Amino acid sequence: MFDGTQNKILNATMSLIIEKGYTATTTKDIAKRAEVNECTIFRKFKGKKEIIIAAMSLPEWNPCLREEDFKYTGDLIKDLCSFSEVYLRKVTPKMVKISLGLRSPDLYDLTKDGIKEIPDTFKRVLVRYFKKMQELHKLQTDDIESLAVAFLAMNFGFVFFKASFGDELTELQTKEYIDSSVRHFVNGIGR
Amino acid sequence: MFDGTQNKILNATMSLIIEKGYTATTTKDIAKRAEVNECTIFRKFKGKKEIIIAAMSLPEWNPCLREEDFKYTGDLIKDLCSFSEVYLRKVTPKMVKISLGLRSPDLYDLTKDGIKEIPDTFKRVLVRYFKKMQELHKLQTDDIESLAVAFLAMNFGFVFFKASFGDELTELQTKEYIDSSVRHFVNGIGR
DNA sequence: TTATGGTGCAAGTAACCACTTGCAAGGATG
DNA sequence: CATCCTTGCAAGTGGTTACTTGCACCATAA
Repeated sequence: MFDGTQNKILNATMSLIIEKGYTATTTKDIAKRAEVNECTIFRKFKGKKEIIIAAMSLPEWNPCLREEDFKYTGDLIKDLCSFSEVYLRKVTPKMVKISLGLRSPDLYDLTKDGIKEIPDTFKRVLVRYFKKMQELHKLQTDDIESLAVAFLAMNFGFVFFKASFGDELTELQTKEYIDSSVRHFVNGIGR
Repeated sequence: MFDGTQNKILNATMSLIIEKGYTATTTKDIAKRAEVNECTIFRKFKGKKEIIIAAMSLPEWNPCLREEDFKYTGDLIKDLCSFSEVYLRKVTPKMVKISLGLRSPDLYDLTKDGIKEIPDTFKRVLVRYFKKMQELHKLQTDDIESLAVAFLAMNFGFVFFKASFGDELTELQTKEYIDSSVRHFVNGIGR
């Protein structure tokens, strides 16, 4: 799909966007990091924006969540842990940084739908799952919308914090966080 | 502190940063929106960066959470609802958009500490509160770090989604979300 | 060998950036 | 009235941006 030179350019571009954002990343920066002459960039891609479009077509830079990836058994804790694992395996701090770095007026139309689709998909999965669990009388609430949004926020918030502050806000690692947040989510915290 | 012209410039700058981010906001944009000549900006402020510094000194553009703002009674649900209300009254979608728009390499040193202090403060409040509740045997868990991070993420995630997608991801409004997310957080969802 | 395609290099484009300057108009203050 | 002070206006600064072009080099393949 892309040759060696193109891949060097793609990788250089995305790693710079993670660090500085799209607008602040110049084609000179990209050329330097890709160890390529600047004019080569424009021989390989129509323009700066085209590099982003090309990169977004690769799964490496575009975490596409699919509903089929989320499987469940009927055990609330087990299922929600598994959901979180799938979500957090795709929505990594790196991906969050990219989606933040891509926030630019002239990329908005290009990226908006793709970015929104990720929480949309996860929420859809959660709503469907909670409805099913409710039918099986495994839930003590009928406010499924809130449940889904809260669980989604709990997961996204964690990865956002990791992306923004590394381990400075909390040293909890993904696996421990999933286990305990899901356990608390299901069992509650009060006695 | 600032005269009329300076305030017009400050408001124009921050509203543009909400929309386009710092790097993509030009002084020409600012002048136009502030209905001021571009050179007036540089008569009133040393440079573009100084405008941000000035704005950040105003509470209107810089949500400073204080630990004293968080009061509690000992009733888990009531207290956590009140915590969320305080947090979400300061950390609005507008504020989130600003902190995202301020992510720029040449502003990093300037903004990083201020931005990180908000989740830091809220987490500190939560940890202290949960420890107290644990001493009173009102918690069924001793994993306070996870609890605090999860509750923080649940709140931040919500306002981030509102900032990014408006009502498109969920039509839940802040008040309803607080009530039900806190209730579920305390009581759990499984039966 | 010859031809071809990819690349580096140097130079240059027009547009845009933050920022500056000199001057004149106007409003408030003495 | 005389004096500031603020602002608009027009023009311009040097630097940077995305993007271009012409030429030489070189490895590969016919």
